[in-house]
Amino acid sequence: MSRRAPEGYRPEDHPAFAVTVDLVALTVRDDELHALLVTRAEDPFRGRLALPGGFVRADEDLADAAARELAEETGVRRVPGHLEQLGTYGAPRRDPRMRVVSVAYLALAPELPDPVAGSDAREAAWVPVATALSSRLAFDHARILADGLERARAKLEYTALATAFCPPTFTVSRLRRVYEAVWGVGLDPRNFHRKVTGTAGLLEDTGEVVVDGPGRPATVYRAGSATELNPPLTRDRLS
Amino acid sequence: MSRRAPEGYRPEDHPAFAVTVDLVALTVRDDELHALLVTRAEDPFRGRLALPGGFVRADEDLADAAARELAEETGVRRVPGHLEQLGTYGAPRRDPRMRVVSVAYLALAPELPDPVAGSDAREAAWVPVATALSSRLAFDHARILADGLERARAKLEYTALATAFCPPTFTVSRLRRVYEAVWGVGLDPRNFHRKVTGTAGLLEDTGEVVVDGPGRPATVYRAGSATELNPPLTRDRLS
DNA sequence: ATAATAGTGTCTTTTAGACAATATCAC
DNA sequence: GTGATATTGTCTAAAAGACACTATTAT
Repeated sequence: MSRRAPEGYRPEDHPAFAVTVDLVALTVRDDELHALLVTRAEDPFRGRLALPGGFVRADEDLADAAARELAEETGVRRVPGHLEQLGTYGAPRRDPRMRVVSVAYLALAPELPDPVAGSDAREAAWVPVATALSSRLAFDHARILADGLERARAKLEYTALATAFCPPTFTVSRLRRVYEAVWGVGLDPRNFHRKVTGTAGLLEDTGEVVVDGPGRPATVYRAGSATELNPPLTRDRLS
Repeated sequence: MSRRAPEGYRPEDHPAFAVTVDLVALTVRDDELHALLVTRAEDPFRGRLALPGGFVRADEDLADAAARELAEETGVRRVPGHLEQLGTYGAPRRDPRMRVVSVAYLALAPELPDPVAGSDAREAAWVPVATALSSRLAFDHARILADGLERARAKLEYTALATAFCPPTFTVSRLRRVYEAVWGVGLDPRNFHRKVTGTAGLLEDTGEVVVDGPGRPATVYRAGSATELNPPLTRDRLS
């Protein structure tokens, strides 16, 4: 095995790769989980839905590239919410034209305005995840999307990440609807309320209340400092 | 912003990167968690400890490259245990010589023989993690190692991965010592026993018992089909 | 016998989940 | 008023953790 030069970095030891970032950007609209997808304008997979993404620039950090793409595709200069690395996909022929390694990022954002076509966010749109999953996405993006969904669903169990789907202030029922949309289940409003208000550091009372339709006015909270949920909020024993 | 060619793949749109895999390979020896480290023979960081790794070949999948490196560095043709992607590290100047994106993998293995110097596994050695963490590792490998350790510790809570540190058959106390070594805590042998034997699918009784020193002979198990631990085995409320 | 490890039983506390009951709004 | 949502309280069952106790070995 002559694979390894003694750290000499001879060109033949490091074939050139293109590196891209792809985004699994999720939001909750109308109590339904949506993913940001673009329609490809060029071959391969012309006309097919795909995850937004693009090449990493020569002097750009990976997370910066992901944040830049997210801003470009949503049309929002600085997207609020949460951004984390999801995984890297580098099968030799995942892109038919060249060797491309894609670093996928998971973004969780509160409801954003629809991307405006014609701006830099060209063909991007928020698509219900049920629709996205049943579309035949380009490349290996179906797998990436599925991995991102599972990551998001799992992390809601043991972290405070659900607040990343909410605006700066929100009610308990808003937060509950996030959980219900992401997990696709119904949760008992009473037990949910007791759980989240009883978790130290998760919610900060703003002192305000808000009325929205019939029913008792709801207390308005902002996200607290807690990042972990301990004990977690489990989804396993559900239906 | 002219960053995006319309999917034309013009060379100027995709700067060339080198792609490597780095390994956080962990094992338990003498009831202590160890990581596999190599001593760098060349600049930069000559003489410094580093994670084992190397370039991904032009036609090689990322996970295959990680498995190949692991086999080469341990001197074991097919390393048993568990291998999963950990994360990708691609800060622009993490390698002073060129733009290198490294896909880190986490490997959990049962106790392996010491790598033999002179073979393809040149300078590799199993180092106690306490030592590894207090060494000044090359590149950003301290961060990668810390991330790998945290991943391993977290996953023992809610998966059956601890069995990846064990030989094909093992006793409950062996499994417990894995947990104790990885988490660096002491666990109550009685509660641990009840927990793991009471988790369906985690352990399969081989019907054998083994005596090892004084004390009642221990039942010998093999890993069962369960991959998740539900409910989990938590480490949070410990000291 | 003594020490050591394996394994079982029991008790207390915490928490999840079911669900009754109350509070406050729109209509 | 009725119906809807918010919030609190109560009960039961599951599980964690503490720890007494039994079983079986080496010495």
